[in-house]
Amino acid sequence: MSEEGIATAPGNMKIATFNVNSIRARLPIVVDWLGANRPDVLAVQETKVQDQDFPGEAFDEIGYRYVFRGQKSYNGVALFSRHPIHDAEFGFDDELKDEPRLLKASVNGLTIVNTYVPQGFQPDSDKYRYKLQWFARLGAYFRNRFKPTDPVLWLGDLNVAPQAIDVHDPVSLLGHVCFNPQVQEALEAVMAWGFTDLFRRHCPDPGHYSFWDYRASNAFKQNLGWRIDHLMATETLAQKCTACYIDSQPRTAARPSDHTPVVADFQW
Amino acid sequence: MSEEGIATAPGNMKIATFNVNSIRARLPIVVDWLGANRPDVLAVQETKVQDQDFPGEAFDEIGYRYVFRGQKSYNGVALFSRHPIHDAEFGFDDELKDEPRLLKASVNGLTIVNTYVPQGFQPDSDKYRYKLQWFARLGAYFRNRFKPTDPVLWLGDLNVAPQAIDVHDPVSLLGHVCFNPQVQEALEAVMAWGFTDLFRRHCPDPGHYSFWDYRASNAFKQNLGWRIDHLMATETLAQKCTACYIDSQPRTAARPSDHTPVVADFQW
DNA sequence: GAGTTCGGCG
DNA sequence: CGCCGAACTC
Repeated sequence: MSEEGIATAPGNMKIATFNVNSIRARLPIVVDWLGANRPDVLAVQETKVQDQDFPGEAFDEIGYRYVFRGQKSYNGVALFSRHPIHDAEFGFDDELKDEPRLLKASVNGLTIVNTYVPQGFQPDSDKYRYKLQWFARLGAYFRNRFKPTDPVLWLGDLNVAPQAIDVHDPVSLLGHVCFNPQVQEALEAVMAWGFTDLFRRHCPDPGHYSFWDYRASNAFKQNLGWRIDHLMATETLAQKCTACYIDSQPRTAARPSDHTPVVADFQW
Repeated sequence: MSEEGIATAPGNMKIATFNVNSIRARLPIVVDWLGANRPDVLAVQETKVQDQDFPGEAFDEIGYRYVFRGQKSYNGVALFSRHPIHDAEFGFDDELKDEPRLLKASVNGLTIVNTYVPQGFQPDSDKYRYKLQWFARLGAYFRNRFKPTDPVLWLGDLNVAPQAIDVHDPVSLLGHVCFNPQVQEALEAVMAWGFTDLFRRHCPDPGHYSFWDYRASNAFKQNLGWRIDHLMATETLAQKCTACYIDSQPRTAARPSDHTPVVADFQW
């Protein structure tokens, strides 16, 4: 089998993001999803596992390579690819010692930046200030390392719903750490460097979400969701995107994550 | 379908004991095993569930009646039957308030006493003294309530390997709370009232076990086991026993109990 | 090694 | 609601 494999013809790339809420608890769901969809690249957040316990063999067996960085209990990012992964780096290059939330790598000449943006707890908290600062650092990261004309794909759980149509109840949720003008501006400031929201470019409609809280039971059934998982592409890359969609099937499985994959197809 | 059902002809009874190590964790294994073997009666130990959380519906659906008594985390006994269950009682009738370890009931005119005998922790411990006392109380229980000529079946996890042939390494295990002369004599003292070990009556050979410790990995594969789950019958009943065997199949399943069922067939 | 409970978290 | 980790039992 060629590296490009079956599902994706040579010249095409299918790339997805999925907050799995524990790679170990979600192993069958992730493995099944990779087997059924054969994306070229899957970016994963909230692996919640130390590097020595990462369940790599399950992915070896189905023909995926991977890089990852994690810790006990919280955070953790990984990248799975059917193609060789080059130049993997983790975290910001500034002086702060950080949680494992950023993974950068190149696949097929495309730069992929997988982030798990801090959720922020509540508006008046250190965690929220850390979230805003994290966006600022990420803006500097892109400015310092890349040009807006480079093919860069920033994707992951960004923990921001960009607009009113991205939450199920924009009135009552206004002010939430993932849905308020300040955090939306923090996201936009990073976007302004040169990113477009691939899902929104392909679908103008409300009611499409990537996350439904476990705590509100029946949230998924009633579609009480949030669109906080995103694929953001530089313009040259965005023009090669032929489709972007949310696959809610994994959210219907037994013992699902509270998130579901967002997928984009590219002519590449 | 008649109460006697398919697998067992009228006049025959198949009765089994199985320490499930959590009835909830083992639900698919127990339901599948009942469906495949259709015993008339199954006695279960270590249900590890409070009565209000007992998963009865799964057994309603496959045509089994049941009685049970449990607690959070530890212990707990249950009896499943394809026939009506009569006169169910729990625990000793003495004054001590006890853990849920004894369940007595009648099925088809046969008295069944299902016990989960205390394991005993280590020889010089209160738990071990409690175990020895528990056997003494059980002896009194049989003497006070039944005659040796009654058809009584005492079964369950008795936490004693009666002889050297009942453990995989009688030399190194000698002195264990489940394998030492004192605890064997405590068992024999109860047996002396009128019980025979049905498995041993039907099979004189070593190497047949009902329990393999999870902690020694590959214990099951290497058959490093213990025969501590038993069916003990009064003589009139023992004479009606046509077969007694250990079914190790459930121990080979995914996420197995550390024990496996012991089964006896009767002309009844 | 594999069940359990419980508290912390989102 | 469902993850994790820690402590407990067998």
